[in-house]
Amino acid sequence: MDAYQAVDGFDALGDPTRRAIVACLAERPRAVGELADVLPISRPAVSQHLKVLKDAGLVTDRAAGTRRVYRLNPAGVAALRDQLETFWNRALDSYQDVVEQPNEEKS
Amino acid sequence: MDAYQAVDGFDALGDPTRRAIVACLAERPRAVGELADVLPISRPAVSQHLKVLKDAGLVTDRAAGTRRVYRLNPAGVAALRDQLETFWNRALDSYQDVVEQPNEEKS
DNA sequence: GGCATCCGTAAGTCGTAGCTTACCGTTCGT
DNA sequence: ACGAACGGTAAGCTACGACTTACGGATGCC
Repeated sequence: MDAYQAVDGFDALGDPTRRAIVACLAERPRAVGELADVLPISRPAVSQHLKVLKDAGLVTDRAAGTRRVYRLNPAGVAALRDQLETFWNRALDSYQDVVEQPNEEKS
Repeated sequence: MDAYQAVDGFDALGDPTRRAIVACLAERPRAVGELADVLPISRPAVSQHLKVLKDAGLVTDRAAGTRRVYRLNPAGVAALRDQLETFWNRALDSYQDVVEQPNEEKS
């Protein structure tokens, strides 16, 4: 089983349309046509986005007759969440050094 | 307290170079030149990336003489983490409905 | 003051991501 | 078996993002 993801999950979530798809699939599994019906893009475009999300391990698909139902992959989402968690923890450690320094900035 | 974010945080993390910057800043705050010295791109390119990350609320900057020190913003990172957490929870709820259904096609 | 350092912005080029239409394979219904 | 519905892929076009060099402003040191 190839648990390797061809593209980084954050690359996949970098596109707003794909985030919309993820948000839509978070509610419930959907077929490609259902997603295309909701989104303002064509069905092939949705299919291409789903391919990216699938390669990133963020969604899984299941054949159901002529339709293909996609649903969110909690494991893939959790992987990204954990990565942010790591950044968050390390940032707090960096805080320890500069906690006394006010943040001044001018735009 | 949170100011309005011009760009989505996931858009900012969609670029691998910006993820490298975030990972670098997670270890410790750095100046622009320090980041450019590590990364395989020019200093202006780093500066442009930092602008995007700043607009996304992922980093903050602080003037230190002629140098400008950037550091990770834990609040911004936490916001993205929480959003993934929401997706994760909703996906598990979706699981509850279809976990017992190998084929939900009705006849 | 004069100069060097550090950094942000402007202008321009180039690669590629995202969208479309067109086409083909697969599956179900009758 | 034939046609319709559903969806993945190919080819092509367009727009935008990422990078570069060049320049100017701000700060610090001598």
